[in-house]
Amino acid sequence: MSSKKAAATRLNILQKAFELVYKNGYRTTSVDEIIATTQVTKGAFFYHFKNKDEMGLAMISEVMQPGMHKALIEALPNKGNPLEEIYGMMESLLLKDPFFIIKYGCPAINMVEEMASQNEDFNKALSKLVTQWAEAITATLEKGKETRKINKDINTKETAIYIVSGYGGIRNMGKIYGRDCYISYLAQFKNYLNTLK
Amino acid sequence: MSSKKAAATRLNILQKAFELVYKNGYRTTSVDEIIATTQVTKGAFFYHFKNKDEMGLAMISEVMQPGMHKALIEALPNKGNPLEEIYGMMESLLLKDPFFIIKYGCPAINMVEEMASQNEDFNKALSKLVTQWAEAITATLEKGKETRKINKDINTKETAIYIVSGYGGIRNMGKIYGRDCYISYLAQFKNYLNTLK
DNA sequence: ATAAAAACATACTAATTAGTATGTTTTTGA
DNA sequence: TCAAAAACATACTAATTAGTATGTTTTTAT
Repeated sequence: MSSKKAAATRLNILQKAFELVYKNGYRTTSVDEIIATTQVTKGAFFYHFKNKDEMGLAMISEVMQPGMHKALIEALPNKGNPLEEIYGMMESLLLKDPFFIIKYGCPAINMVEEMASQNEDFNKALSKLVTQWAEAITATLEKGKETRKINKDINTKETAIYIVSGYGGIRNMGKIYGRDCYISYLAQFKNYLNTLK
Repeated sequence: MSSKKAAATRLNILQKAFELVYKNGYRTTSVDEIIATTQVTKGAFFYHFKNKDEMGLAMISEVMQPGMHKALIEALPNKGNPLEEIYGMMESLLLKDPFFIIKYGCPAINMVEEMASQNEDFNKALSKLVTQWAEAITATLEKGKETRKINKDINTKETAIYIVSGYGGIRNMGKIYGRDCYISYLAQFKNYLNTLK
């Protein structure tokens, strides 16, 4: 069993690592950098994680996964109009969330981009993350079918992936074009959602 | 003036670097690795490029830019139906181009993802690259307006960015879900294109 | 043909990397 | 309270990094 303080140290490492990785990328964020900003020593780091990748995987499951889960529950309560909920989720992610910095994109998408092709374990962990999101959207779309707000012929799974994929794409464009392209995207996205009616 | 052999050496470095960067990322591809696979010595490398970033920028403008230009001219001749041309371009990029390896995504998109936020010079060079593609699509859409194949009310610039962004997004998803999600995406993409009529 | 410049080769350096060896301190359960 | 385990600290290592210093060879223009 681990002490409260030890758990705090571990979480501190994971959270600071998450911020650094968000801004600089996973592979170019060094363990030395992480321990420097956390004020934790190397001994503590490698006591909690047997190597850097184990920390990275813990970061995904213990910081990113819960963070996304929380955002999903808030954005998609499946109460009102499903298309409005989905649009609202997108708008909130792109324009309202104070954590995101446009030029750095989305931490999860960045991580997929960088690590999915490089490491099977990361691929799995990230796949889980993305799938969780896609499934939440699928559920919202299915609910929409029941309430007749969404066309019965729509392939909800395919549509959900298309939406997540679109999000990833515009996050990437934002790195080049900035906030303006988010606005344009949202306009186009609204049009797209209307084709699902 | 540079000799033919010297120009070949330089291009050889750029092309091999491009392949390595495609598979491993820019920052995690070392100069040592590049010169090892090119059979070029360090002296030659740093004779042609004063540092790694200068090589990276040359790679973008001298390998990636021309490569994309060639693909664009072939895919969008602006002769037949603009929507069919755009769909064909997407399909060919995702499913037919023998250079692309699904798990590694798209070299240009990867580069944007990794470098646009890290280095102003890279951001500019990549922005140019992406803008060039978007402009080609815009032109095709505009042509489509003239021939009445595309709705006059469509914002062609916004639509072009939306398409490029969608491409980037699905390239990222492909790293997780593989070829299947390309197929799904193309189906959805076709639907989307039809809304532009 | 030859001097000058261009092109390339070899051997180095200082900084950074992930990870380890070996400690000391702190917490925990009996 | 006290031994054992957990948690952390310090000092190291071997490999890798971008880049340089100093050469030699090749090409070019006259």
